[in-house]
Amino acid sequence: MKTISDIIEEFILSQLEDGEINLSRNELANFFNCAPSQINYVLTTRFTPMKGFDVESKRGGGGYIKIVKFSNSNKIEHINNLINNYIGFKIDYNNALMILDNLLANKIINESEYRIIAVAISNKSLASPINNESQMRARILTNILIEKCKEN
Amino acid sequence: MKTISDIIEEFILSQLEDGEINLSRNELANFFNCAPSQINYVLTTRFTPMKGFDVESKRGGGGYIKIVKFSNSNKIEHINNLINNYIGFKIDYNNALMILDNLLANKIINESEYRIIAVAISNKSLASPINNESQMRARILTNILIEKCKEN
DNA sequence: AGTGTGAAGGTCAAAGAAAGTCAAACTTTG
DNA sequence: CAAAGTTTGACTTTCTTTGACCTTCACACT
Repeated sequence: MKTISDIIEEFILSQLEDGEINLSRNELANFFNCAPSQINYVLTTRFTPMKGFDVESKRGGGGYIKIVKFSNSNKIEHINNLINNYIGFKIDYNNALMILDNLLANKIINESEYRIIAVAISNKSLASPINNESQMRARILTNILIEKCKEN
Repeated sequence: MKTISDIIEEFILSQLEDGEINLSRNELANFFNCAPSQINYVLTTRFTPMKGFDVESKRGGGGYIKIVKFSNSNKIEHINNLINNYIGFKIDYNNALMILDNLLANKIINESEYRIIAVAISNKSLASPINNESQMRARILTNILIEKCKEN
């Protein structure tokens, strides 16, 4: 049985022809006669970065939801692998540098980006009284990698 | 949908070609059919010092609003200024984005670097049980900027 | 010089307009 | 039936718009 979520997903996909759409959450919800938050459900379950979608939005007057499809399945797989098998919930600085080396070798980042990321996840930047540097580092790295999936 | 604020912002930017304009708040408001205070809203949200704009004005008869876009050709000085006057010990995400806009406009970073840094200092990356996101953000940004000083 | 007046611009808070979150209730599926 | 997936709605957060009231300034008129 097709659920409303499936139908909304199909609709969005059909509108995504040119790789990108802009929509209004309220209008869509209205159109499909569902709760506005249902749209969020569809977006979070079906339009994730790992599936090749970038969703950005703005609240308030003139708010919107924008969905962009990108594709580069090799890169996405590679990144997925790094996130799941090498980064995880926490990672120390040296291992993180190895990941950066890997990204550089695979041309997913360049040298200037390497330096920026290395500084961002250094102990100096992340020093914290509750000793959660490794977790922060893992989160930052993971988010940067997810962001990198979006680049075509 | 573009808001009036967006349209006014664009208009001002388009008039700012030679780095400086003088305008009348009432005339502008009249032209765009909005409340005069809307102009102030646009100025305070989009033409901030962090983004590299200087707004000065005079009240009373013959009053005016002058907007100047300044860019410092000396990179190190420019960065120093940002660190000392606008980042400090802590900074929230939106203000940090304005600094990134500034850096982008001054070609100190490119768009890809912009995205990496924006993700690294997002609340999602920095979420912490002790609520020190703003401090971490300031530290990360500052360290990245210091690193940027080293580049040729 | 002092003062009154009208013409600017400034401030702030309330109302309005989206979107986001989260947990409880419900439905499907194995 | 239990687990997983879906739907809903109350509440929150963010951004924009508007209007009432405040401050400052140039100028004309004592």
